[in-house]
Amino acid sequence: MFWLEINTSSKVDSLQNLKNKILSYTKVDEEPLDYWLSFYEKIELKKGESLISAGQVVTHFYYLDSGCIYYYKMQDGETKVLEFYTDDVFFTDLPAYVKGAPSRYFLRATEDTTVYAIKKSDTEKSFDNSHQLERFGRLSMQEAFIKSYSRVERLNSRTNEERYVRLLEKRPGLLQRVPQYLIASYLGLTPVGLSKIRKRLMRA
Amino acid sequence: MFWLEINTSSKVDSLQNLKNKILSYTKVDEEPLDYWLSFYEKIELKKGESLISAGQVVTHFYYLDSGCIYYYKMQDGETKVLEFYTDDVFFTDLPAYVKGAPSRYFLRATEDTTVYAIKKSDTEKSFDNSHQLERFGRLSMQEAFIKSYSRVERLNSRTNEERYVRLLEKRPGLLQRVPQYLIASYLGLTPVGLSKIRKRLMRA
DNA sequence: AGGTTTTATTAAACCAGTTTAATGAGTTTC
DNA sequence: GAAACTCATTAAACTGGTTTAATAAAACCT
Repeated sequence: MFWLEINTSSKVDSLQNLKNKILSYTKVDEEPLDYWLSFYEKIELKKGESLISAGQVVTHFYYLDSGCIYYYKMQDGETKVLEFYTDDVFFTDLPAYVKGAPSRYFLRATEDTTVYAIKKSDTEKSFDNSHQLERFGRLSMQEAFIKSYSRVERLNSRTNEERYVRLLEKRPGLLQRVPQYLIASYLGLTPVGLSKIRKRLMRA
Repeated sequence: MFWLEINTSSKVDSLQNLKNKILSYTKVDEEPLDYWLSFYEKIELKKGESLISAGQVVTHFYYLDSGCIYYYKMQDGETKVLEFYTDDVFFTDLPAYVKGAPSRYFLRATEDTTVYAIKKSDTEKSFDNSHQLERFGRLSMQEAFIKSYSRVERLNSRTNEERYVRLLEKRPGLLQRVPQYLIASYLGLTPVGLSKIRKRLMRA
């Protein structure tokens, strides 16, 4: 009983980041917000563990509370990294989540990571019940789209060297917590290629 | 008077594609849908005309009814194409639209083109008034995000040759209506590079 | 701590695309 | 219908990455 209370309050506590994140998009009243939050379950991943693997059906939308997860696929035996999710972002394998089809991707922790998960059916129920939550859904999707677009922009309008430098500036610390060959893949390079670029930059 | 009536009915007529497009996302009742549609104004562009130029504030969300528009930026005097919009899609310069900041991009017609435009303030009013429209907004944004993501995926996980072939398959006809150097830019190549790839493919 | 595994660097040969510049084909324009 | 543009191709020299393989350095066991 006592520990249950502790547990409950600690759950609310740990959902504080998520709560703030939601409210940063739009006003949501206490009631629908608590309703929404009540559906989340906490998932703790150890370094190297997977949240989603290719072939699985994706039934949840995730919030990354702490840690780091990379989104990748295997192609001809090679790892192709599409994105790194670090603190305080929403993510899932959206194509699979939306279509209900098996995923072609992996979501795996590069370090010990805590995420919160909400079932698709619960998000839909919540969106049905609350216009405010639906708006939150729209705005968070809009933000995701803009981020993804700026990725497209960088991908085909800068040199690899510029993109690497940019990544260092824009996400300092990422290189510290993620192995370099994953960064290389994210930039569309081989580890060897990235190493050469780094060497070039050292000299300059 | 007579022509006014004609004009009105022709407006409804020409908005039929747009109406169907909206309904393909989610159910929307007649009333909010007509309210939404009532805000649109038709814009006709001749080949080579611009809808948006860098420096302008972006106040509208667009629907492309017919024709083709390319979304690009100028960088060191070079045209960098980010996207081609062809029939039956929603588009705008979203980063500028959302932030209210001046655009860093251009939206220009590669051929005679008809778009319908709705003001940002009118979309916001509509979303406030109708949960159904808000949902349409969310789902259309979600679709845009997924499309953009598949673009990211292709951009850094295929060779240029594969990406060109893919583009031919996926958007047949695009090469016919758009000059090749814009396709090259879209693929992150120079016109010379694309020409070489085409030559290589001819032989094979 | 010592042995295994994982990750990063280097070297050398190679290749796909760039740059620059010239040519040629197709369109516009008056 | 000739002149002026625009666009696509070709060639040649170059460059920034790849591939493969070997080595070195860190991290991870037990």
